[in-house]
Amino acid sequence: MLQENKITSTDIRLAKMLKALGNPIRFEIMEMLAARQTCLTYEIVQSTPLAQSTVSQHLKVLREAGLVRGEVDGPATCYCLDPDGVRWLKEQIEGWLPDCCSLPTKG
Amino acid sequence: MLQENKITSTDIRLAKMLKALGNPIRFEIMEMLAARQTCLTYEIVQSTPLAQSTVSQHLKVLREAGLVRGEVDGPATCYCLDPDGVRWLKEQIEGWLPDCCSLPTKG
DNA sequence: ATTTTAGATCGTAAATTTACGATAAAGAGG
DNA sequence: CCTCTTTATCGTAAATTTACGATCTAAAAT
Repeated sequence: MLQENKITSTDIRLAKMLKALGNPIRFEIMEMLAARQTCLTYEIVQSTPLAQSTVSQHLKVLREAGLVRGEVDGPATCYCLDPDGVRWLKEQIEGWLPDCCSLPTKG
Repeated sequence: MLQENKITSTDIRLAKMLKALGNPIRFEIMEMLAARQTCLTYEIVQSTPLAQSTVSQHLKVLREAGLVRGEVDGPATCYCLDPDGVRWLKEQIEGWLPDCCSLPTKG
C-alpha cells in the first residue's frame, strides 16, 4: 500500500463543508444568508420551489457542517452564517495548495 | 415569487467545483496532486482502494470541473492541477461573503 | 385548554452517485 | 500484424441523496 496520506480531522471537517456547499440549493441558501445577514426559515423556504421539510433538511446539513447557525426566536428560527465556520473554511482554502496556484500580488 | 437571485454562469461553475471537491476520494486526489505536482493515472489508482475504472471516473469529474488537467503521455495520462481553475476557485472563495466573516489582519 | 404558527423529524419513493467488471481505444514494442 | 500496457468508457448493481407528505414539537395567541 502506498497509502501514506493520513486523514486528519481537519480533512474530515473540510470535506463535510465542501460536500454541504456542493449542492446548488444549499449554496444558494448560503448566498442568501450572506446577502441578508439573517433569515427566518420560512423566508428561505419561500425563496425556493421546495417543500418546507426539504429546506429544513438542507439547513440541518449546513448546520452540521458548521456553516450556519439557527437561533430559536419564539416559534420561528432565525438563521445566519456561522462566522467561525466560514472564516475557517476561507482560511483552509486560502492556505490550501500554497505552492501551486497562488494568487498574484498577495504574498 | 421572491426569487430575485439570478443564477449566473459563475454560480454554476463554482457549484460544479464545490460538488467535485465534496467527495472525499476526489478531495484526496487533489491533495495528492498538490503534493506531487504531477501523477500518472495508475499512481493515483494505487494510492486508493478503488478500481481503476472508478478512479478514472473521478478524474473525469475533476477534469470537467476544471480542477485538473490530463495530458496524454504515450499510453499513459499525466495529471496535474489546473492552475487557472484552482486559482479561480481560490479567488471566488476569498471574495465570497466579503462583509461577513472576513479574515483578521489581512486587508 | 385549544388553536395557530413555525420548524424539525420520520418514513419513503425517485433520482443521483458511486463502484465494479467488462470492454474499447490508443500508443509502444516485438 | 499481434500483444502488452495504460487509460477511458459502458452497463449495471448498490448506496446515498434528494424531495415529498405526514407527523411531532414548541411557543404564541385566543
